Amino acid sequence: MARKKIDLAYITNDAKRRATLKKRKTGLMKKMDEISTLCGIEACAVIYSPNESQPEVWPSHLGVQKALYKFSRMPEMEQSKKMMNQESFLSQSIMKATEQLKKQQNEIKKKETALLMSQCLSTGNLVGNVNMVKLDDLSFMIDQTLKEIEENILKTKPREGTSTVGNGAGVVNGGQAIVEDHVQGMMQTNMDGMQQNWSMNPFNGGGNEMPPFEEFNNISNGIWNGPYFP
Amino acid sequence: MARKKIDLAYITNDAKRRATLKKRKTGLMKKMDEISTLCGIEACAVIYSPNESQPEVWPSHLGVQKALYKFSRMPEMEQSKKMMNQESFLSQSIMKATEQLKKQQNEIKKKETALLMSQCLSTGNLVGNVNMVKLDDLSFMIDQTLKEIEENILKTKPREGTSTVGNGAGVVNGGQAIVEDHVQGMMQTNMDGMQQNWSMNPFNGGGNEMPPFEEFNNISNGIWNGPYFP
DNA sequence: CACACTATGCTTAGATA
DNA sequence: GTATCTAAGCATAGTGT
Repeated sequence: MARKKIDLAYITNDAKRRATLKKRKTGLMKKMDEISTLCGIEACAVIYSPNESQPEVWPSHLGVQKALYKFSRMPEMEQSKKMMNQESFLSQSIMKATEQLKKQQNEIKKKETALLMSQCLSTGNLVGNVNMVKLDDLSFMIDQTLKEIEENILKTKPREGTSTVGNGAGVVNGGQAIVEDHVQGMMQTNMDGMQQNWSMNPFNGGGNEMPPFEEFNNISNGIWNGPYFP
Repeated sequence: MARKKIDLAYITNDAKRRATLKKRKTGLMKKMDEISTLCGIEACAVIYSPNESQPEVWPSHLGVQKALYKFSRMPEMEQSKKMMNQESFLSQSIMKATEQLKKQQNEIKKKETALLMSQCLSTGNLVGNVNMVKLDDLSFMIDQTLKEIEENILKTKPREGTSTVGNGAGVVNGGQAIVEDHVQGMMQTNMDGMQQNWSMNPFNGGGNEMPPFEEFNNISNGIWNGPYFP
């Protein structure tokens, strides 16, 4: 992990693979040592290397025997109960990676939308390629922004009563609007200024074909990408 | 490893220690995954945690069992070849002591059985507290003795043909008799003279309870104590 | 082959929610 | 207790000897 991030797959280059094995084996043994020292636990590891009749073991032959004996004595059912096996480890990794991806996507969307909004505000028009999904995001962001503004106002003037922002515009639905409502709101608000390609708009009445289900519903990699930014 | 380098010693703070264990366990599992993927090797790890009946294992229950099996199959000498630490020294000592113990036990048994046999021969009866294990030893010794006698006879009279000893007694089964056969033989031979406490004899038809598994199978300290004396 | 070096990327201690 | 974040410290891929 230096100079370059290697990808997690079998290293075909023999010399490289052996070098990696050696380095990482050392690293692992060190970690085993550390965890058992720091946490005072029993643990063991066995690593077989090609062309070695003997596996590398930690903490010792006896230690391994002890740990493995203890393990082998357990009833089968109990054994697999709390186990972190390869599969659950993998699925956990995937879950985490998916979460990460989702977050990053959201960050990007947030920035895109913010840019779109600022452009919209300064030009008074929608610029560039704006599809329904983007429009919905924009609507959501506007709602959010308005809500924040409203809250700030309430904080400033505590006894003023109800909201003074957004009601006239028809954009805010109490912050609880669902997707269709957002779009509806946007359409009502900006109908005049819309000269862009709205081929994706299902409300457009046009004979244009629909985008694929997932795209239309803003889903990729099984992740729902609808409004969510904090 | 952030903010501060911790020193490598048991973490006394409970919460901290558990948190560390959890984090590092995850890290270790990941490393195990990586090394086996990158280098295409077989490996396993077992980590016991306090208050957890189950250890975490990698890569799976089966994987650990496999590694365990492979490890346990190695000749003891090979196993300790590449290890030069306290524990391997200890395990070697234990091995030696176990061997010693086994031999001594065998010697004692041999003497006891010889005594029993001579008593049996002189009184024509079984004397003292004779359980099935002792009976089996006795049977084995008789077989051995008869075989020796037979061999001596054959050596003395090389052209005599078949054995002349033991056939009438029904005790010898060609020296290949298994446990039940030994006992059976003894029973047939001495049925008349048996007045002793045979509460342990499962063939006794009585309602007596069986001895514990290990005792019944003549195992102690994990050592099988069945007939063996040279 | 086995080292030593070092820039990167990964792990994780501590803090925070 | 769990989850997340962050920066400090560590592991290590690539390289050179």
